[in-house]
Amino acid sequence: MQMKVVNSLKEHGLKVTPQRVTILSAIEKKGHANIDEIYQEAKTTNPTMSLATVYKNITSLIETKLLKEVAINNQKSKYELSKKPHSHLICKKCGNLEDIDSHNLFTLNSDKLDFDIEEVELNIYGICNQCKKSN
Amino acid sequence: MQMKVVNSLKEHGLKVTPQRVTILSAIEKKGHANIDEIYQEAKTTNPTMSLATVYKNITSLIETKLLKEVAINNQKSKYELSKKPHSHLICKKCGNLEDIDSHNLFTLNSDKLDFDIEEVELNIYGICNQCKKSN
DNA sequence: GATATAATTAATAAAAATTATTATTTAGGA
DNA sequence: TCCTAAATAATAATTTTTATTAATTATATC
Ligand SMILES: [Mn+2]
Ligand SMILES: [Mn+2]
Ligand SMILES: [Zn+2]
Ligand SMILES: [Zn+2]
Repeated sequence: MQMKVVNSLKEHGLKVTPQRVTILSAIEKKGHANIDEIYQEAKTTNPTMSLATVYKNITSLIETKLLKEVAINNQKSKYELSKKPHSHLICKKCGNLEDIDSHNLFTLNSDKLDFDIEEVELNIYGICNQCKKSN
Repeated sequence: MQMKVVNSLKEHGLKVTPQRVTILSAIEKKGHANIDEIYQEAKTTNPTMSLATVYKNITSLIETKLLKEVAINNQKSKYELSKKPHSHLICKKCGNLEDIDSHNLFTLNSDKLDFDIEEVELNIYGICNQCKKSN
């Protein structure tokens, strides 16, 4: 089994079920994936997996901070393994989403905001390099 | 009728129907609203308005750039009138979303990105001032 | 202002997405 | 190994969104 993913589940106090391991592995493989993509990918490993199980687990994996939702304009939300904060490039043409390191990308001045910041999300929408070539 | 909204529809080449005026006015009044909030608000002005009409119009109003979607983690998307670029504070407790001017909030260094940027979206999640007080 | 016409709408049905229910299975601790 | 609460598969129910269609309406042209 995926040692990394198994340990992650244990650390977050969740039972280690084959379904959860499969879901997390599917997401890890894809990087970012929506419910349907996770379900499809997971079924290749575990053909009897139920879609309701995917939904339920996505919810609990987010609650326990093992996963992070990425809400996107004009698409279904995608999910990714929690990792260090980063930003996203989202192609408006092909829908592809990719990570970019936030370091050196932007600097935030949140000094005088009267708001307890928990998370800062920078999403850049546009046309990806792939799509730029093949237009 | 709402002159501002009527002109906006004309400028974008959309027929000026009472439904559209109502929808846009509802959004303008609320600032940001999801489909249900728009529908509820619109019905106070136009009780016979159909939910399907709201959906259809939101789509065409976004296509014509009159509206902008704001996709949010753990909530249904909200919609706002297109205005100059700005950022958002989103409360994880009460769900409230409010605008903040991007000026002086962050600076972007997108020089060496191989990506045609169309839109930059900065969303800050956390606990709003209201919720901070009343915890 | 009246008329023609394509676009829009309300009503409704259909489809898609999400959540709830329940009997069965299972992970993990004793 | 045994117990038990938690998780799962299967399915139903609910919610959300989109499609269909007949009637209405906004607007361009007269
Ligand atoms: Mn990411
Ligand atoms: Mn806004
Ligand atoms: Zn692309
Ligand atoms: Zn709040």
